[in-house]
Amino acid sequence: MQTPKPRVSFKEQMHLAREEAILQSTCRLLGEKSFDAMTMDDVASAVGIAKASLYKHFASKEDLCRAAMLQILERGRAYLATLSADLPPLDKLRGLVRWLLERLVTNETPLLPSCNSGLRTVLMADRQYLDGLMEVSDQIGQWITEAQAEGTINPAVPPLVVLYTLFARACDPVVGFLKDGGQYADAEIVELVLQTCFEGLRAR
Amino acid sequence: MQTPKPRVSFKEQMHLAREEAILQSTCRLLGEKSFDAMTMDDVASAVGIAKASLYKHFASKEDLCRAAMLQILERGRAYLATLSADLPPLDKLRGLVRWLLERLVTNETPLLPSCNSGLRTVLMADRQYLDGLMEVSDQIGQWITEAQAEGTINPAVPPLVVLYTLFARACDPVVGFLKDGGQYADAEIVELVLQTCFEGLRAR
DNA sequence: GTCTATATGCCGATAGAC
DNA sequence: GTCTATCGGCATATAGAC
Repeated sequence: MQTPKPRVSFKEQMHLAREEAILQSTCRLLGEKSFDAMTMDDVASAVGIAKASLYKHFASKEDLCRAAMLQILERGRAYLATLSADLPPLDKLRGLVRWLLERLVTNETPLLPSCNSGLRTVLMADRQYLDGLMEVSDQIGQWITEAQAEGTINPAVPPLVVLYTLFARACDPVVGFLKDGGQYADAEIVELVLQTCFEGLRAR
Repeated sequence: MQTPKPRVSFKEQMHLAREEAILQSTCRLLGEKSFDAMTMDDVASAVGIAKASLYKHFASKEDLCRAAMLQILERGRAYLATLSADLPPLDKLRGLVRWLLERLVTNETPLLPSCNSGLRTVLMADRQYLDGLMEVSDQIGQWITEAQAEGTINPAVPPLVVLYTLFARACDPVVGFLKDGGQYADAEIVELVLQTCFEGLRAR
């Protein structure tokens, strides 16, 4: 007998595609405005569906944004996995920061929301998000330790401070300032911020 | 004949003291949450007066926050003026960043609101704020140029990028991360961030 | 599942007594 | 100028037809 699977699968695929579109719009909007300022109407009209339909996919605004942030986190993990193992640890860290900055410069949701956003409270109460963030942090922390052992990252800076400093590039306002200035292309902005992050402002 | 001045002055002094208290509470609250998330009820209850009374002092929420930001800006200018003229330009820049970080670590309103805050739109439309910010920027820009001529600041980094990088410390999330960690005292946090800002992460 | 229409609650701002 | 009480609007979330 014929299996009904294809038909169901098609419906599910449509469902997932719709959800994917919703998440993508949410990511873009969260990059443009804060969690508090973004409304469900914004998302609905961006996707092109009625607001009520959103609630068939996500139970609440917090739920939607949590899902969006989890997706970003997953992409971050996937990116880290692509960094080849024999790359020097310093280059892996540079790659991470470049990825963060490229998200930021294209107005996609940053990996971390700005600190005093209402979204931060939500995420810090979400076990799945925290677990994922912890795993990523462990991976990066290992690279930091290796880089410090090699002497490529300053060993005088505590590893935790290095980690936070890297993560903070995910919502670095310098990117927005430079973008508004219109003087630099996106790629240049990324390189400039990357440079000041690792090399500092003081002459060497 | 007796002048009525003292009595009037006393009332005015009370009025100003009240306004000062309102502005101070606003500054603290704006440091803790975003402009969008802060409510006039928050401010009122923090000051200990009724919400309606706020509107006798400030015409709107935007007005109140604009006044708060102008006050901060003025304090920043006053601080810059205290930096003795014969200090090396690099030390003046360090002093500026230290001042910004000290504000941040004590949860006072940062000099600059985080980029995607609704407050940013308000401020960027305010001539007085923009003029003040411009004047401060010119002063700092001069120091940057001097420091680059001396060779203490990396001349390869465009002055504008240096300026933005310094300003961005006003809302650096690393401070909040480290504060939440509870592992470092406020003064240590300031020094750590100051160090990574000027010296970078890479070993020298 | 998608829509229109609506319930519910919060927040900025105001009215009006004192 | 301070208060209590309230308006008006907007945003989250839901009801109910299709």
